[in-house]
Amino acid sequence: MLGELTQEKTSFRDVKAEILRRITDGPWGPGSLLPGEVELADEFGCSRTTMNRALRELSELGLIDRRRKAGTRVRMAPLREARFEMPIMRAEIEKTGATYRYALVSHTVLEAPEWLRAKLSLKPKTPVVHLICLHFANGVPFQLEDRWINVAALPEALEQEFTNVGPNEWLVKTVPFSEVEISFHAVAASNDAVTYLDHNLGDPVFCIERTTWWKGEAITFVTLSHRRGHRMTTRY
Amino acid sequence: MLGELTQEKTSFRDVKAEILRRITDGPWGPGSLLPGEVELADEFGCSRTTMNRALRELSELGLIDRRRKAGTRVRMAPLREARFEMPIMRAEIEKTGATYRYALVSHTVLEAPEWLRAKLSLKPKTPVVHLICLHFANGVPFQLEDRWINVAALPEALEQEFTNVGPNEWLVKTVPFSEVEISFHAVAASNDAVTYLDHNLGDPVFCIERTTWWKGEAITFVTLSHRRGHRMTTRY
DNA sequence: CCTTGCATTATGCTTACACATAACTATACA
DNA sequence: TGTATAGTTATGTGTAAGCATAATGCAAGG
Repeated sequence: MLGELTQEKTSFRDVKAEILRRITDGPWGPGSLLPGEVELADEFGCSRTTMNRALRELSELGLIDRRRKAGTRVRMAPLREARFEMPIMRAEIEKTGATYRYALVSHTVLEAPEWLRAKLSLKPKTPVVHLICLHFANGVPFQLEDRWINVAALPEALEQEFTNVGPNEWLVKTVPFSEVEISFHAVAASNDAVTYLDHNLGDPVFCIERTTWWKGEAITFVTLSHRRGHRMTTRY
Repeated sequence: MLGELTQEKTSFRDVKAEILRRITDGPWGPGSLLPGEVELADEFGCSRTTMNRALRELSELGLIDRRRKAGTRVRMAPLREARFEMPIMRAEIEKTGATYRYALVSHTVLEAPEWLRAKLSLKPKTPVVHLICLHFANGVPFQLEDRWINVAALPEALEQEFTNVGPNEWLVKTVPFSEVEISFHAVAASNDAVTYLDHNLGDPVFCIERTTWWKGEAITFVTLSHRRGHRMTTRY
């Protein structure tokens, strides 16, 4: 008697999974038109709301295309996107079981050079903090961080030492909700990379550049250079 | 905000936007505990369902953290992820207004070399198709594609010419729902890169490697090398 | 002091229903 | 023949209600 009460309802997860199955190796190949929500809900023995959620999430995944009146179609070329969590170095390194160490290499305050002014739309003579830091994994230098912070937008940066806490962690705490442009590319090892990352001059280095704005104002620009052979990987 | 005379109902979008505002420049800083769904729904004049959807989507965005009983908290370090649409070269290039051209450089069928067998878990003597192709933007070589296709898993590949249609487009049509591992790194220009991409030997080259499985079986492995100075960029 | 377990509570999910809106279709009218 | 318009239909989004489930804290019992 009581056992009957724990009767499971059809969850949107189950529905989603089954529809996904029918799309990937079942009868609903690319381009095909799915039955309407009502019909499907009926077939699966769930409410339209539940079916709607399942389909909505599949649509967010980029597998199906939904249009009013037109109905729900399986995408011809499911546009799946790769996602990368923007790593905080400490977390990234400690996740692998390695021990993390941070070191500040240099710390200067100066007027923004021209290229930086152009990049961040800074006024002439804007003071900036320039930092060079190293991130170690198990004692081996792993990432070289070359960072510029716009003091006009973030005067607190002047009071920071950055000797124990890296600028990244400090910035994430201080300006948590920023807008970001990120770009990946390969460059020849600079002098700094040679000195600190055990490269030879001209070696290919995997670089990440990140510019950060807050309320329309540029906060910081950083170049992250990686140790030889570094890869950035994800699955989906 | 609420004073709309037209009987509009409060949409989950509005709710979401306002909550986001309160998080980013309002009173709900990182770490703070939000009121419960019921209370919020009451304040915003919407149903709990609507509030739930708004909060759920913010949680999917990585801005808040929700736990039963514990309540809803603003994340200390909002873990936002960068997203890259995995480009189909033709679309990517034509999007910029440039004209796209594809060329097949070489096409061979052979037994999988040892390193490939290891990478894709292939049996000894598995035949593979090896292709080298070029993608041009406005007549300039833009991307060099070095692709291996597992014939055991995809015998149709043997019948394809790949002279007009690139392997990527063909594969997307043929095996649309695959599992993918993708990785970015920098390497020194290989002979092929020198020959086809106008590099000098040893130049840093931005590389994408992609391995694709379908139903647990490796389908294809591809290395994409890019022209000098290429960047992969996204905003979020 | 430490466990065990119950009550509480906030989120998670489902149902049933209703109306909104976009887009396709058919029909009417100039 | 071409265009305007109304009807139809599938998805989009909202409300109210209820049970499910996880996490927390308090209390009883050893």
